This record gives sequence, structure tokens and C-alpha cells, in this order.
Amino acid sequence: MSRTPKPTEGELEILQVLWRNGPSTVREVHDELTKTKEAGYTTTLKLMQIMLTKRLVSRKEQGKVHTYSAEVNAQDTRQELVDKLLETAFGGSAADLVMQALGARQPSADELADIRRFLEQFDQPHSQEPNND
Amino acid sequence: MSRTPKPTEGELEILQVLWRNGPSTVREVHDELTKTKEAGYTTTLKLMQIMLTKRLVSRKEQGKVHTYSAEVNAQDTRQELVDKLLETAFGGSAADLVMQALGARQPSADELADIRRFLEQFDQPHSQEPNND
DNA sequence: TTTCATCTACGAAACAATTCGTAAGTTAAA
DNA sequence: TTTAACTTACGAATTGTTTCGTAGATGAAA
Repeated sequence: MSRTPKPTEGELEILQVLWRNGPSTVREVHDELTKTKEAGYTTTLKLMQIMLTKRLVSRKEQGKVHTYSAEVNAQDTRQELVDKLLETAFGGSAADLVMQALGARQPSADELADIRRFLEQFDQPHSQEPNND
Repeated sequence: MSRTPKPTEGELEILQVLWRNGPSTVREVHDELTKTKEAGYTTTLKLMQIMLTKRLVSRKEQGKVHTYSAEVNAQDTRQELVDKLLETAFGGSAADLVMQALGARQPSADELADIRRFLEQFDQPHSQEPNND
């Protein structure tokens, strides 16, 4: 029943820009991407066109340019990727994944606080719903 | 500087078997994999042969069969995959990844305890080293 | 209107991952 | 020794992803 046909790595980079910045032209996405990595303009364009056929994005034509929007939601997409990683690399143990994610880096005090607050939901499910959709 | 040329999904499934069960023949790995998914024997064989050329595994020939061992370590490999996911899908926020990993499922009391114990390392670095390499 | 920069469309190459058929070697049992 | 069951080697087809060149459309400025 789930949507989201699993974006490739390149597609994910584009989705991230659209999630972060909202609806954008190819030019805008491309400029954003090339801050980080090398890529030809038509490469970005082609990828976004393919994403359109996969319904990962939609677009509106205004004048000569097209403005693309993400059609898959960040939350769901990330969940799918996490689930996949959990399965294929951590044998399903979320705790192992969490510790691995935190283990190598030094989380900031704020991050730690966020995580602790988040964890509280699970052992004291009184007034608050542990659901954050 | 890092080793580990990033295993593909199929390679990861095989590595998991080797990590879990230790050195194994192609037959053993294959039987394990086909508990979960469909695959021809020579497909598994070929994949393991490719992994050999990539130095993801090594092998010992004994009689007619070959016994394969993982040459990359689970810890490092998982770290690399987590780092990648962190970058391409979570914009580098480990806290977000952690919450996403826990958010959709109900962690068991034991898992929660493990995670809390783990988190203590970070704000009270007295007797214990927060480093798990 | 002409020119120029910029856009989209799209074919196709380059690469990578997966899958499997077939051949040939090995072992053990008949 | 012949046969049967199994093994490895490996070429090659298939499928998916990424990359980019070229062509043609569009709009703004000269």
C-alpha cells in the first residue's frame, strides 16, 4: 500500500533541495546542487524529468520555465530509507542503528536534549501522543 | 583514507550472513538468503566472486568447496552507510535520523534502556570513554 | 526583427548491478 | 571406472542509473 518507489541517490539530492527550499526551477535546484558537487545542467534537468515520470515530483509551466515540486513527502521517504537500512544492515535492530548514528559523532547538548525528550514519549504515554505526523 | 568501497544491496545481504554466521560456503550463504528471497545458486556464487575481487570477502579453498569470510567489519560498514544516509536524506542531522528510526516503531523497554545508557556517555564522560571503536 | 542567452526534449553512451545459462572440474558412490 | 550430484568459472543478457551532447523552442534585449 505504500507509495514512494524508492528514490535513487541522485534523486534524493534533488528531493532534499525541494524539501528545503520548496518549489523550484531546474536552474535553482541545479545551482544548489553544484554548491556541493560537479554536474552538468542537462544532467540535473534529465534527472528531474525522469523523476516526473516516476511521479516523485510534479511541475507547473509558467512562461518558458518549469517549476518543480516534490510529490513525495520527506517524512515518508526518510522512513522508507531508514527501514531499508535497518533491514539490510542492522538486522532490524533500531537500537543498534541509533547507537551507530550517534556513536561516531559527538551530539550537541541540544541534540541530546531533543533525543531525551523524544524518548520520554515512549515510557510515559499519558497526556502526549508518541506520534509526530 | 577509509577502506570499504560501499557494498551494494545484494552484497550487504551476503555480508550480513557472514557477519552473523561466520565463515561460510556459497551453499550455506545461498540457503540462508533463499529463506527470505528468491535467487538462483549461480547468482549468489557470482556475487560472492565479485565481492572477492572487491576484497569485501576472502576465501579458503578446502577440497572442492570454498569457504568465504567477510573482510570488512560490520561496525565500519554500517557506519559508512549511516553516514551516507545522514548526508543524502537527513541533511546531516543525527538527531533527526535517530528520531525517525525510533518514531515509527515502538522500541522495547530493553531497547530504550540500552539507548539511555548509551546517551549517558555523552554528558557524563567520567569513568567511561564515549568512544566505541 | 534579429540576436543571444536560456530553456526543454530526448537519444544515446557509459557505467553499474543483477541474473542466469553453460561448461568444465571434483568427489563419492554404484 | 562410470555416473550422478555437486562445485566453481565466466560470458553475456538484462535492467537501472547517471551523464551529456545536440536540437529546437522561447523570451528579452538590441
